[in-house]
Amino acid sequence: MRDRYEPGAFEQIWRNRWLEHDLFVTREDPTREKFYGLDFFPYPSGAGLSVGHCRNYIPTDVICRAKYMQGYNVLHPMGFDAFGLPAENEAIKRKSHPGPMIDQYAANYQRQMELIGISYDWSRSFKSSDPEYYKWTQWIFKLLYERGLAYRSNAEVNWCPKDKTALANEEVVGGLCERCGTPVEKRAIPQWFFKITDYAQRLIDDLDDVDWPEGIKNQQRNWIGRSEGVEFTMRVVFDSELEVGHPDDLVVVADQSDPRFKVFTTRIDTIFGMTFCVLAPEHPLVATIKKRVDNDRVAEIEAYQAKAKTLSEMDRQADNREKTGVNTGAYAVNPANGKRVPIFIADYVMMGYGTGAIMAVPAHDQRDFDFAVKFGLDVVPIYRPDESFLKANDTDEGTYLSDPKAFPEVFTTKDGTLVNSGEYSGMSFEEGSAKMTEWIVALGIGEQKVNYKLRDWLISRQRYWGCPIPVVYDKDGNAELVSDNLLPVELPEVDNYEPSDDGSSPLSRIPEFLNVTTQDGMLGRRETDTLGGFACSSWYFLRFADPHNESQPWNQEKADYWMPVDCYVGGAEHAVMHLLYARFWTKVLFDAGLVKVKEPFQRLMNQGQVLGQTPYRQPKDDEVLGVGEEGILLSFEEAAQLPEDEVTWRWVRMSKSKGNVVTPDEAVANYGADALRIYELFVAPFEQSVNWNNEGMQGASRFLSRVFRLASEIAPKWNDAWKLSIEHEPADGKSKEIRRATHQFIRKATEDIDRFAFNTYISSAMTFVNTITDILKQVPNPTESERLALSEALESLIKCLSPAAPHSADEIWQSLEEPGFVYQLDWPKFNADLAAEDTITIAIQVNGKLRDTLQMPAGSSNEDVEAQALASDKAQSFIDGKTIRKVIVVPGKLVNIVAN
RNA sequence: GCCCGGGUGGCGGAAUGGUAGACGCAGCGGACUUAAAAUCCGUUGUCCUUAGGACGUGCGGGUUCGAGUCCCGCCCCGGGCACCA
Repeated sequence: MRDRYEPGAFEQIWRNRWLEHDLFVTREDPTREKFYGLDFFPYPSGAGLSVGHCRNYIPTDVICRAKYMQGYNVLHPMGFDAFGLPAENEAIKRKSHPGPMIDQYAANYQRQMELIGISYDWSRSFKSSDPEYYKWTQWIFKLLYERGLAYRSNAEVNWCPKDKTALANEEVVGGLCERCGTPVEKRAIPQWFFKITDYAQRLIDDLDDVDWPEGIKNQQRNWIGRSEGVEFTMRVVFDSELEVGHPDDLVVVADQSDPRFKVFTTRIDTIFGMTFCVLAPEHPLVATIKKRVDNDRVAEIEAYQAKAKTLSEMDRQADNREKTGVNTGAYAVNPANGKRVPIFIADYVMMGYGTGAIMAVPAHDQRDFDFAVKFGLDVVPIYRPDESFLKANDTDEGTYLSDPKAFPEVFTTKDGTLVNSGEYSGMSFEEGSAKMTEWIVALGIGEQKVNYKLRDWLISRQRYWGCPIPVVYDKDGNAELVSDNLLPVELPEVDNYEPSDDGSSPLSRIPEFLNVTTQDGMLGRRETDTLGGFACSSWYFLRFADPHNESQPWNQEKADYWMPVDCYVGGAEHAVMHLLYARFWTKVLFDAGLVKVKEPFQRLMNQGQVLGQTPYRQPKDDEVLGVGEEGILLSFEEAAQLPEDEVTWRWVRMSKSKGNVVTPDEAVANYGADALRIYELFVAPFEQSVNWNNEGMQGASRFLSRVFRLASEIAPKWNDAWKLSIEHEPADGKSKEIRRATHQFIRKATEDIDRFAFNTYISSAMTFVNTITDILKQVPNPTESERLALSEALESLIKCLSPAAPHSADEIWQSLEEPGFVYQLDWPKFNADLAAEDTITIAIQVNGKLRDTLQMPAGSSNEDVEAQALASDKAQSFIDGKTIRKVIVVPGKLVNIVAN
């Protein structure tokens, strides 16, 4: 029998056998419970997998293998998110076609996943670009449309000039394209949207029912951005309507046709402090205002509107940007006190949120304050600030109230008392806002309202490589769904599919695709935009339940059986995109009665990133660093040539572009698949990022060698029928120690795998191997009882380690001349009595400091323990000359003697 | 600015309010070897000359018989959001 870990000699053999025996084909035994373990749907990049990707797949594999051995039916599938921009961009760069290219890349991914021994059921695999799959993506699109959740609109959208397509809000980060970093432009193009905003509240509420990291839940809540407030209407008046000579008079010429506008505020309590209003430059009321103010104003307004339109998202969001705006010359009437206040347009108010208009309260809002200072507007305080504000600004109430503009800090908290607020003066925030809300609702000009930052999901892309949208337009441009029997609308094979700058899809240049007949036989035109990749990945987890169904997206019974995903594992970077979209689709499908779950992913886990050491240097004089760059990236060759002090090494996420990738191919070739698996599990807690180093794999490999050596030493004493007689042999001396270590290990391994504590799972295996190795040295000629205990120890080690090191487990199992695969054996059960220690070390503290330890039989009485502790010479030397005030005994742990 | 994470030996990390540093890496000493690698045995928080002791989980307070762990106030690092009314 092999006495060391020699992966080259057996790992590939076992992988082949697993495949030959269809070991990982999903078991659907109705008498068993199910477990659905899933990894995020990967886009198969041409660079292949790095050891960073493996950090996702290995832990899920451990869970799934352990669950299978624990008796569950396990669904552990893998497929590929093949449609979308990354694939298409890569194909364009390589002047190839994305279809065959992605097949090749996916095959490479599969090869690498098999290389590291992941137990996927490949018979269920598919790509989102398979017509058999996207037929049903289109079917679900239709479902959304029929339920009023898909619509076409000519809204201003985020356009990436490099990718030449519109992007969803979630794909724009800080005004840049999330994928390529190009500044995003505004363009008005007719686009398809999904009405995810209808589900905003449910998407918040149901987060309470899933077992996800709090951070991710929070990110989703923030992204959805619920805020409660009041929406109310204000009248607009113009100079011409005011009685001449009484410019500030409250008497306004009655005019029922006064234009009105609505504002949304979360601080209705500050309404008496409103000194102006602001409309977004795109607000429809501006057109009305332009008709009623003089020409100079109109020119100014239009100039500002034009400027706002050309301003990129980047510029508009720039840090600490000075406020800009234009006075429209119109006034709003504050319903609280009847005062008229000027209406401005300014780009710090956005059309897309709330009503696109605000009441401005400069005394208690930083943005409004900045604007008021810049434009010389009144700042009327309506809160007496609390003590801490006055103290921080070294002032008193009177000084503040007489001139709040003189203070650099704006009082924005809710900890003051209302003043200058008519009958509400003297009230707190809580009381004031409640009463004012009541009043404004009673007046009939406003209502309580909830707003969400979440926008509808822009889903059309002006690109070739995506799922075609199953819509046809008649000659009048009316949309009509493609009927089910004509699905899928197949993506045509073409040679030239490059995107264009004009916002049209490449499909619009293919007459055979474009021209169709409508359902009534008239000439029609196909929708030529395709669905963004996130649509395809919003339901794939359902398809895995029934992947080859030709007549339905899934058989309902099967989906009901397997859903929800019990454990979903992937990177935290998808916190708001994929996870929000998939939840939305699941809820829609739930509403349509097609699935039984409201949430698709019961438990979510995010693995930490793997960072590779990456060389950088300082920029030279003529070099400019891009946004967020910390230096000029070097290749490893360049770094080797530069003097040491000119190179800065940083830990950066592994990526092809950084040149810092370690592939599983290299790792397996140099150290072995099981060593890679053990190392990735052991190196750090699952969620934490890791600085990669190859020496760690050396350690993992050494550990596996110790496992083989231990197994080879036990092998001659191996008794595979140990289970039958072990309970009849008295466990004493060494055999008791062996059994104790065994059952402690089984317990730790079982619990740690369940709680994703893979690092301590592996360390407990190391401790166990060390312990048994030590004991084995002490029993060169083991008794029958010891032989049985050693056999139990070895079998438990093989089984409990097999999810982490499956090749080695099978290799050792076979060397013991045992049949079958470890994967098909039952997971051992731990026995708490056997795991219990019979001698316990008690710590003796004096005044909380450790002074001595004590060996006591387990279960000793508190009195005995206390008496022994007080008898300790070492403890006594610290008590000497003091009076014992108290003795605290923690059973099985310690004794603390309090003396002074 | 706001919302999450996180600060423990030379390094990765372990520790239901109860003996801080499990397990591993690296280091050091030794065995084996002509030698090296591999492997094995021992050792390794800091300080005090040792027995032994003092100090030690980012900083400052607090609660407790007892705090890495709980509470209050900071500092630093990582991530997310951000003119959202």
